[in-house]
Amino acid sequence: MPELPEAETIVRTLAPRIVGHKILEARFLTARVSPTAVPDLVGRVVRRVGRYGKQVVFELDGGFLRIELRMTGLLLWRGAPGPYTRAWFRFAHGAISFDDIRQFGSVRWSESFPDDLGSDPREIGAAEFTQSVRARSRRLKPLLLDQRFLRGLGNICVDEILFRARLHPLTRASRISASRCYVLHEAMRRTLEDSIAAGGSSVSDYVDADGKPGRFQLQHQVYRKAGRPCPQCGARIRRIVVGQRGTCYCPHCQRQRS
DNA sequence: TGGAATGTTCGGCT
DNA sequence: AAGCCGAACATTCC
Repeated sequence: MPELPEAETIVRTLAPRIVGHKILEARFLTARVSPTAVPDLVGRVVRRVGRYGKQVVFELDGGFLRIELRMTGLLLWRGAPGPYTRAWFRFAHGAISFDDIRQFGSVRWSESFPDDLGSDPREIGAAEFTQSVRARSRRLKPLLLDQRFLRGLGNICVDEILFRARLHPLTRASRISASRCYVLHEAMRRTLEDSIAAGGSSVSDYVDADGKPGRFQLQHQVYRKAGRPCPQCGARIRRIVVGQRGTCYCPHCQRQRS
């Protein structure tokens, strides 16, 4: 499930391979993968590879290719086209295949760099973060997952961040003190930093552009750990459903306060 | 066999 | 307007 750390890892493994190189062939193998019109890409040079939230963005001559990986999307360097390859970009020295078993992902074209989502969680400052969190009445978990609020956090990141900050996922954002918001901000930054340093989390089948899995799942404290002892206090990790999302937390370390 | 689980976004409802 | 909830997507697992 590529979230911000996985998208960041893909960008870092892919950029040195393709920046400055010309696309010689572009194929879209299903109609679903490109729901909006994409112009002819052949002959365009990749100027930059970046990330926008969980999306991987290729800056080409004349526009931007936004690749949304969703649940099962992968970008593989030199990946031979397989049964799940939905798009294919060939260069002189190799190729990228966009593989996506469940076909929730997409490749979209836009003429400008995207700006339709919230702040990047690694860039937002503590003061601005605190102010915007406390202005909302929603529960913390759905708020942090809302890409219009912050771009890039997914279910894994949020469960791990809330555990690190010792905050219950159902806590109302408006009821958190400013000092606890600062703690949450720091937990968010450190969790993302640690996850990126580990190359992201490989649950299900995530691998980077070189086919290498991430290692952050080895450091998960609560995500998918229901029934197991909390690494801090030994209490049983609990699983609840919040906004239709499986949510794991420690009922002792993360006490509900509202 | 079929129903639940999976993560994310979107549309509709309150 | 903000927030909540169900639908939809495709596949695997039990």
